[in-house]
Amino acid sequence: MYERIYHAVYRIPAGCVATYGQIAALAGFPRRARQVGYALAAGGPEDLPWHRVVNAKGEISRRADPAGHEDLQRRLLESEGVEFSTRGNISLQRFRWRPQLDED
DNA sequence: CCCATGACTGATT
DNA sequence: TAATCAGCCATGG
Repeated sequence: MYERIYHAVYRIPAGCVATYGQIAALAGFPRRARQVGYALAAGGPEDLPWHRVVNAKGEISRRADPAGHEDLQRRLLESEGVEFSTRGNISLQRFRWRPQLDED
C-alpha cells in the first residue's frame, strides 16, 4: 500500500520538491494527499527522500513529533540546491518537480 | 462497525 | 493575504 507512495517519492529528483497531492496523484491516488503524509509518518525505507515532499504552500509541514526535524528537512533540501525564501518557504514555481514523460 | 485523528488541499470569507 | 471550513480516507481504539 505505502509501497506505491514510497515509489513515487523515490522518483523525485534531487534539487526538486513535490507536494503531497502531487505524490498522491503520481502514486495513482488523486485525492489522498493526507494518506501520503500518513504513509511518510508511518516511516518508510531509511533511504526514502521524504524531505523532498512539502505541502501545497511550499512549506515544511509540522508533524506530531515536536523535534527539530523541520529544520533537518530544510537543510537537506538546501544541500540539494533548493532555496528557501525569507518567509521560510520554497518557490514551488521554480523547484517543484515536473514529472517528465521519460521518467518511466 | 462507528468514532476520532492526521507530514493535506482547495474554495470561501 | 491570512484564517476558516469542508472534503478526503487510511489507520487505530
